[in-house]
Amino acid sequence: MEIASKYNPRAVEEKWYEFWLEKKLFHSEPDRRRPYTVVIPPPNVTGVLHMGHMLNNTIQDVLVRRARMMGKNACWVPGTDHASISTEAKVVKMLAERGINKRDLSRDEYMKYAWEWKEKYGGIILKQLRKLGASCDWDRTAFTMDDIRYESVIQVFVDLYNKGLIYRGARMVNWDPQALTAVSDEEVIYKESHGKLFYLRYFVENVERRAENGERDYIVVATTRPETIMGDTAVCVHPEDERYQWLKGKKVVVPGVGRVVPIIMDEYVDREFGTGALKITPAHDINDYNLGMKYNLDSIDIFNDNGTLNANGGKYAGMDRFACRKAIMKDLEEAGLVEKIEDYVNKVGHSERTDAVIEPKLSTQWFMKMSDIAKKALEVVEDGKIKFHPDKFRNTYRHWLENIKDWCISRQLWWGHRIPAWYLELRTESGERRTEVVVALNEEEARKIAAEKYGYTGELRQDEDVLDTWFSSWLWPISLFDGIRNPDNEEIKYYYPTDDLITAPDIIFFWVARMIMAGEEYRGEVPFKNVYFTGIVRDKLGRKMSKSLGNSPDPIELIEKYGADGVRMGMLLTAPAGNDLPFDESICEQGRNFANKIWNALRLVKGWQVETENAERKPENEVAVEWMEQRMACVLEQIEKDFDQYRLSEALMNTYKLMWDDFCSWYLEMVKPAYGTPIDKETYDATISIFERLMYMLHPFMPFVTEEVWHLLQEADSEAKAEMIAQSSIMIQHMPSSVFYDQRMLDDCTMARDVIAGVRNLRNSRGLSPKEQLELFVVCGDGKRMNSRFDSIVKKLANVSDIKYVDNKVEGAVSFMIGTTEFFVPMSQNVDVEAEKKKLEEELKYAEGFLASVMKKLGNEKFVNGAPEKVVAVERQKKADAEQKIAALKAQIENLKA
RNA sequence: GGGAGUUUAGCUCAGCUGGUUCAGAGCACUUGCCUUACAAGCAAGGGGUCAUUGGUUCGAAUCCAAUAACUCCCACCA
Repeated sequence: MEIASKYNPRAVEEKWYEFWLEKKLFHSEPDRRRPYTVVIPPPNVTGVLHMGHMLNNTIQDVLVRRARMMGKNACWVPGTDHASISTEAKVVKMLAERGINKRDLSRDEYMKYAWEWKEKYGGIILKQLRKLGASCDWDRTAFTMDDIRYESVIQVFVDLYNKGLIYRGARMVNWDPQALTAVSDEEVIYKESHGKLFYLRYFVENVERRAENGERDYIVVATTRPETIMGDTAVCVHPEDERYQWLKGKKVVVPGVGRVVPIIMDEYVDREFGTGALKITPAHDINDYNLGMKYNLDSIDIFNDNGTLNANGGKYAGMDRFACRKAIMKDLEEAGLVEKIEDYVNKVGHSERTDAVIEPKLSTQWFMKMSDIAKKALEVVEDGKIKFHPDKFRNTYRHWLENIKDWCISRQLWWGHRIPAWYLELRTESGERRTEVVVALNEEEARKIAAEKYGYTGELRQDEDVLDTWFSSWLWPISLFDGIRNPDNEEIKYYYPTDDLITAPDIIFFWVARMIMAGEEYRGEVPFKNVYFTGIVRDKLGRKMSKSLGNSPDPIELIEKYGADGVRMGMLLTAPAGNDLPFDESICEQGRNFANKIWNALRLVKGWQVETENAERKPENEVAVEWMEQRMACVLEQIEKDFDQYRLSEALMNTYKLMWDDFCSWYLEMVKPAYGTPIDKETYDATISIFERLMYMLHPFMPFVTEEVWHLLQEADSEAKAEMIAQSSIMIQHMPSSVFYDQRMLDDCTMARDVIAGVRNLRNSRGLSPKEQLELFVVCGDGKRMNSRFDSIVKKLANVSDIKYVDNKVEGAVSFMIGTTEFFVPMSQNVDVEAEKKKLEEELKYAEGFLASVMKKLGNEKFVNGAPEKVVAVERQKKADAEQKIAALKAQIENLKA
């Protein structure tokens, strides 16, 4: 068979992905097997695949493929998230490019464009996932705004409203002046920024008096936001601040504005900060708002929704808030009302989605009560019903839930789930107008309720706002199986709770915590059993990958360059759970090289001539097969442990070493027939079987190359069989599991490997050709010795013509030791006596030092009496071994002198 | 301001309840090899005061305390 010497992933990957799809191997239906369910963290429809997705989805695919091969009914459900704010931003931009202003469109018209956009671009990311090899059940692809998910969201809103968990109220919210919507606390990112601290003079009200008394006649207030002075309605100082006692009960004039506001005294003020005096703008700062409520202050809103000043801004009306800051400062300075300006570093809230500076703003929004539901969500993690990997995230989770605030769930956008609330105008008997709200699944229902409750039959006006995107994502593990609308359907009963959730730690509050809440509320059960938190993909300098830095490689290009298998392996190798991974393209090279290594092992094996008749089995082959089987069992046990602990990178590394070192470097070299000679059938079959199982073990990590190699490994002696193989897939084979293994056999082989390395080292350091045959003498100590079963292997791999077991050292030979066993190799050429001596003396020195430390321990009565018997025995053995070794080394040195 | 975590080889990380020669792995590095599977490779090799300082112990990379540096989360004092 002609096989290219380099593995070419491109052709192979596309072929097999198509094949898997065609055979519907990713599809799952409930059956009698145990389910294994994973729901994808739905990427935003606006997104394109980035390295974070690559990591996240590779991990999911590994777990899913492994579960599938372990006989479970694996179901990985894909889908996308409508991402209201970012999608709205994209759509508005697209409209602008076409010369359309969103404001000129009706809601329906706008939605038509938005859906159009979604249909065109929304599927890109899922298509890209296929290149990675993701084994999602594409038939189940969902969208947070498709019918089932939409209705589920509405139903949940109505339900929670009826339970009294959702309410509407005027609160201080985080306002995004660019997206023109409120956002939740979690969507505000605080960034350090270099600004100024402005010290402004607020003169006391009565101008005449200040001159008379010669008293200090103004108070200096420090602020970072002078533009908000238009909204000042008080100045606050600490009640015990001696500097300001004279101001008690007085009023001051807001500089440049002329408004007279009271001095209030409250312990909230930090006397140490600035001047110890604080201007109060209840409409534009959360703390000021609270003080305003406490002291019943006026609240003057000076901003429009887009961040420009409104009519309350007087001469600055219409100006942007930041432009206004400059203008106002200029005016105040001219008026002599500025004491000083200092540089100041503080943290400013930015919108997660648009990066606009958040404006605290008083507005009426919908909220969800969190305290009760949070308690339950905390419990299930605390008592281990849900496990976090790594466990440290439990702390973060607990802390958030214990300090949780109500969730602002309304957004002033169109793209999303429209809030199912309808308003009606009532006129009371006294002729006053009153607005009431009814919440219902649809307008018809709302009408009914309005009629029953208020006897109202007039026009209803639906709330214009939509729900926070996360208000749909939090239902994802349930709504994907239609478990909200049809809580008793077969699918939800079978697939829920899901098994593992793989996600990034930065959405632990947005998403993970809330899914747990929804699970408790709507299923009375956890939504998943394990949460695997991936790290954040960074560049090799440790920076987050971002568009603006341009430090993020394009995953698709990487796949084209290194193959999907190569990229998957690169990602996994450096990504223990919860650790950030400094990504460097070169690690994909390691993956690509590995795929090539596997490929070449295949070339070797398939190139062998197989002897079917009167085959005599070489002794080394029998031992080799036996050893490799033991070795596999041993490593399998380790890999199973690794998976139990979600240590995927360890599992991969162990599989990698098993394949490359044990199988390729050792096993294949052991059984490889000499050039031009055949291999016996028994050994050949065993080799194929081992190779196959290695492919099973690797398949979850490297699905493509393993599928290809597995197919090529199969022997077809008939056309029917060939057809059967062609139609089959590695995906549905059984993952081998660990079995009992003989540790002594493994140790014996390790010894043999050491001996081989010893001989090779000897050649290497003395410049002997590997082709020159040597003789090997083994001086049998009484303790550990070489198991002669491995002799033929040692002969073959070390190119030794004969191994002789002798009692005494051999003259004119160079030597090395393994443990306490001495090995001698006679040299045809002259031995460099001085060099040998030096080497031996160094070894001797080390052994003596080692002995000294052991003696010290054993000389310590407390150790001998205090330590466990076993440990002392080990030390005694060490002592004996060291003594023996020292004696042997000394003898060798003597020998050289003579 | 509060909390969590990290610190082991040039890099990225293992090292479970202290005790087998425990100081490890992969990559990188050095040397020698184009040996008919693979130079995307083979063979051999070098490399670390386990952040620092104390303590507990017969014994500490491992447990405790303090210190330092870094990372992240939460809070948001104008």
